[in-house]
Amino acid sequence: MRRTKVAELLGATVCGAEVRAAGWVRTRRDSKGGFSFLEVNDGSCLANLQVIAPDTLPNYGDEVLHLHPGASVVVEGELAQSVGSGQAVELKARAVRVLGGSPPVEYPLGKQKVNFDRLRELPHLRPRTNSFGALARVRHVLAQEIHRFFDARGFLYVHTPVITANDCEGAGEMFRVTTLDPHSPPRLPDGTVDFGQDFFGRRASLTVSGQLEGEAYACALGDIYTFGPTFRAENSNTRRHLSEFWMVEPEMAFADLDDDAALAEAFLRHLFGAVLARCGEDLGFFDRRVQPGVVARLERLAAAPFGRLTYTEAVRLLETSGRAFEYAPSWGMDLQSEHERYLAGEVFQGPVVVTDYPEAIKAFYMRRNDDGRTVAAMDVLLPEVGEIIGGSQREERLEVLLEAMRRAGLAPEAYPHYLDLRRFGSVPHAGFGLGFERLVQFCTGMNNIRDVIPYPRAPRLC
RNA sequence: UCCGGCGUAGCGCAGUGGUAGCGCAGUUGGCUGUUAACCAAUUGGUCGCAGGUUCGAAUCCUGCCGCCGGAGCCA
Repeated sequence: MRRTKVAELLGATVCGAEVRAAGWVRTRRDSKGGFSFLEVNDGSCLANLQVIAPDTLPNYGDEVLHLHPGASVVVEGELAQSVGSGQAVELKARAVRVLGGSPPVEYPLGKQKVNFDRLRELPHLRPRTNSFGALARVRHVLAQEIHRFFDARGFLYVHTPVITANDCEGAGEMFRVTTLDPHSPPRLPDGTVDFGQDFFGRRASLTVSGQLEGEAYACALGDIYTFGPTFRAENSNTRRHLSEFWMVEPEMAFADLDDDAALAEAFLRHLFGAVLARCGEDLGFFDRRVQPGVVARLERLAAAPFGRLTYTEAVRLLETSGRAFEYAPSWGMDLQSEHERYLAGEVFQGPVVVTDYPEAIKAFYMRRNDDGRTVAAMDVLLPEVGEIIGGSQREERLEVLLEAMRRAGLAPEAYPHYLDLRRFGSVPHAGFGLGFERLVQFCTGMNNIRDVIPYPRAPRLC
């Protein structure tokens, strides 16, 4: 007999069928009425399957009565309407086969609640909890919907490299990739390490962004996106940062900042709507146990247009808010976390797109505006989570780009490919980067980003 | 990296200078179509690590390690 997943069994409308289920025991309750209740979960959905194990089973005394949380079982029997309240159907077992026992005391996940801090020390076992099962399913759906959204709009999925020789992009500290012996690397006459003898014949690192490669493909194929792991070696110790995270980076040719912002909004609203439609049971769990109100918030944001204002307007709004900020807002300074929280959390109470930042506080590749002091950049700010998207229209004018690189102190020779895109058939183009884990955080209400990725990588955590 | 808080039983916590405690889990027994099950008994400790003050330190002091929250950097 083939096994049927619990999600399918619980959705069954006809009872009486002979079925096989398999999963991990969450709890066991014994009745003196001649049977035990087993709560079995197989990860296919949040809910457990209630199994009725009668004492007439040949292994009842020896095995069933000694089943503890974490044990794995295969159960065969009749799917029946439940006598008790609390579940529609239950499985009346004719056979319970114990695949793997789970010694109590030694198994860290008992019946009692275990908090997220503790669970973080058990990355191999935490997917067996309600929270992390739900997280894995929501994360999966969001990833699938990202591909669906772009595919439906004719964007090509491009695989940009994880290992790159693009250095000093200014996006952050990079992890070095090397096969040199750290104790005695080859050295140049001046004593510095000779990376010419390294595996790639030059310095190489893990990517901090697929944007540069993405631009090249957009400037040939039109609309593309990347979705892959990204690495930052910054010593960031916050609930919003990881050393290894997943980033979505669409790039559009023949597009300006307005197109970029419109794409970002359509993208996020599609994802909010999709996760609501497909993850109702799991979102309900987050709403009850993690962050009350998270579902209502998603429903509101899936329906309403985003706020939209320029950096200059944002600063004026902050200055005249009458609010006492720890850091007084002023034109030319980057927006502080408290400013972003005020804009997204209080003024707009939802996502806000802030555009046209001062040139001095943004990256060299962002397109210079006609006012001569701002660039066509945008950030999408969410309540609670803060910046979830950073993007821009790219500078497509060769001379203007070279000038920006000089001002940023970057050597144009280090970016021959990037400059070639402006030299040969240059076109206006724009794109953005979305932090996937921050999206999952926002959709689930999870407080710490380390809890929305299966195996978090952060300083002192690997 | 900076600021603040925390580190005591498997888990969650109390204990602020004088015999190391409670709840949950576990074990045993009782009860029950149960579902955060319930009732009774019971097992379980290098008080993060190192040093110092003191007759005496979980408690006070110093250093280190780890974790959490906030800030910075960003997605």
